Amino acid sequence: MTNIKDLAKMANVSVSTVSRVLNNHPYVKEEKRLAVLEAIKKCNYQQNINAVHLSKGKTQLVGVVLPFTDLPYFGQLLKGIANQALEHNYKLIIFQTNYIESRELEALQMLKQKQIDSLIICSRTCNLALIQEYLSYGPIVLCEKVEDTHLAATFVNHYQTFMKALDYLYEKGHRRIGYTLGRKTGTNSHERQSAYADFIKKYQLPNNPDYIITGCYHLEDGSQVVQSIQAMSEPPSALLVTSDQVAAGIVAYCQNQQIAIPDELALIGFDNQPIAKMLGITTIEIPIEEIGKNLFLQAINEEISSIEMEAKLIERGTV
Amino acid sequence: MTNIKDLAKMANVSVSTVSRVLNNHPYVKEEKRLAVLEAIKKCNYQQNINAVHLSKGKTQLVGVVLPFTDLPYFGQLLKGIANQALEHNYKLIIFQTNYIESRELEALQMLKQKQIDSLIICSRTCNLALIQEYLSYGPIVLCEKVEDTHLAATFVNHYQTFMKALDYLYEKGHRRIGYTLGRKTGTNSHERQSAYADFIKKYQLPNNPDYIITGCYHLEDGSQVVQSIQAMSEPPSALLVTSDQVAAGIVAYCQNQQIAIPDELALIGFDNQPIAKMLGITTIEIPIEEIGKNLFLQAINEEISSIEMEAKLIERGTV
DNA sequence: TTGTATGCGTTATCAG
DNA sequence: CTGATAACGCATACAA
Repeated sequence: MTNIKDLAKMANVSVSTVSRVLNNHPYVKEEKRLAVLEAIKKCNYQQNINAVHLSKGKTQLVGVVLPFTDLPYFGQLLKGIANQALEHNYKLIIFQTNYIESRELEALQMLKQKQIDSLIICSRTCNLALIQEYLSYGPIVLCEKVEDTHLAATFVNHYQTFMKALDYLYEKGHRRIGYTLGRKTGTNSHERQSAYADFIKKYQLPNNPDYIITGCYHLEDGSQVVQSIQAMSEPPSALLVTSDQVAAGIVAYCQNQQIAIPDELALIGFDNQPIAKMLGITTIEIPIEEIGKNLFLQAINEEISSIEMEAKLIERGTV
Repeated sequence: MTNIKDLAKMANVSVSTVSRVLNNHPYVKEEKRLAVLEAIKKCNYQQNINAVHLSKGKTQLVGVVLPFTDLPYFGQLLKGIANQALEHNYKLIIFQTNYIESRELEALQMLKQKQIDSLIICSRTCNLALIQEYLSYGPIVLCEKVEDTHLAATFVNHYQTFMKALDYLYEKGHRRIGYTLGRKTGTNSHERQSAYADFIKKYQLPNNPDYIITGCYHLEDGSQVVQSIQAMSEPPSALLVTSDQVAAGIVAYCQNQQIAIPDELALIGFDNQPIAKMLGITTIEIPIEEIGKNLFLQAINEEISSIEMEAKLIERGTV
């Protein structure tokens, strides 16, 4: 592999000069610049970027931690991040964690090792305190509401959003309302749970723990949800479903089972994904790509900020 | 940042010894090893991985070129790749190209620059000859049938698969058969086109160019497809849809429009995604994750191989 | 079993 | 405008 030293020899200049033309620095006589350029052409030269990274102490690489790459939600989030990365001349390195903590730690390590300049954690399972320990090695940005002012974040106020949706269902006459979650843990889930708790307290509704159905990520999970509420003596009349994918699965399964929506079961999905529009599912729109965009911008910015995004109820036919 | 030099001083050994304990080399006296280990703990030392990369000339990084991250097909493919990467202690760097050639070139450049050890191209728009020029810088593996024996690849025989599906529809009595594609270009699309051409020749069916509908990637594209065939004087009675997403969109739109499936329009999807199962769509199963797995293994192996994967017709209710 | 010296390919400082 | 030379942090051949 030819390096700048070789180029320098070929062009009869010093390595510094070669480096200068490589980096478009001023103060290089046109004549020498051309000589270097010619040498570059001649031997099909290419920078060794690792050397650049070592020398500069930066990699133009941003890490992205996300549990699954095959969930539409994260696919869209990644898209938003990737588009900005492209625009700002950064590359992305992906940590698919499956919510295994050690994999998140690996990402944190990479930050410390300077393989990445900053880290975006789309969803985490590890402790917040642990993350803070790594803050000194580079910006870390989260996708959840966080109190610590040292941590950047872009998020949706899930408490408020959930409460709005619940109120909406209440106004429509529903008194037995259940909801589905992905994980039981995680900030967003906790916010939703506490919104629900406050909601049933507010209206003095009975607290039925069966109404909380967890582990709902995929389309396929929809049938399970329906089956489990069918098994209840007093099934909910409405469901808040925190993923349009799952909501779609529910709609399809109900069609199969001749369960009338919304008459027998009302539904509000989340995200406003294409599938929700297609199936006419009432949903809460989350600006996912926009969130991704913000996450990236926060990752490469010095100032740490906290951005709250708006979610919007889209009324369609399932309530 | 403390480096091995500092550690050496602290532990009263040489940098080589430090390096040895860091890399678990034998021939280090336990006493010194412990001294080094203590120094590491003491100053919270972390390797600068860029230096390792530069020194070794390897990065344990594999590049993945893919057009979109938000299409389920690529999400699943990425999942298959990512799981293997994890297992083999590699990291992935993602190039989302939107089928823009310059972005593919960037990935190729990274290979040349030694930022990545090898490159997986899930779908390309650039010339094959161009790719070959970069072969000397590291393994490149494709996800399409390729003649060049210098290029590794895992792929589905789309000609054969398409032909089988067409024959199946023919046996079911269909004579006016159309199909949808993502892009018009690309090896896979070409194979399908030539299968179709041979098919209509074989059975002496009329060649209706309107029956080829391109630009179909997403769920939402389903309605367009139906609208366009509704506008035809002689619409196809069956459609081969190269994405279950689009097929699902078609099914949903047809339900809306009271178009009976399969009586008025028969459908075969592709990939056997969850949504196909959910909606009872007859489809061609593609082992996407398995393909991803192979792609990765080929990327880190020296020998270049070519792996053909089997696709399988799953009969459900849309034919 | 250990240490010295050198290389990896750049960038950056500083003197000219 | 140009060129030495010292970082950057680690791995490793070779000598001891």
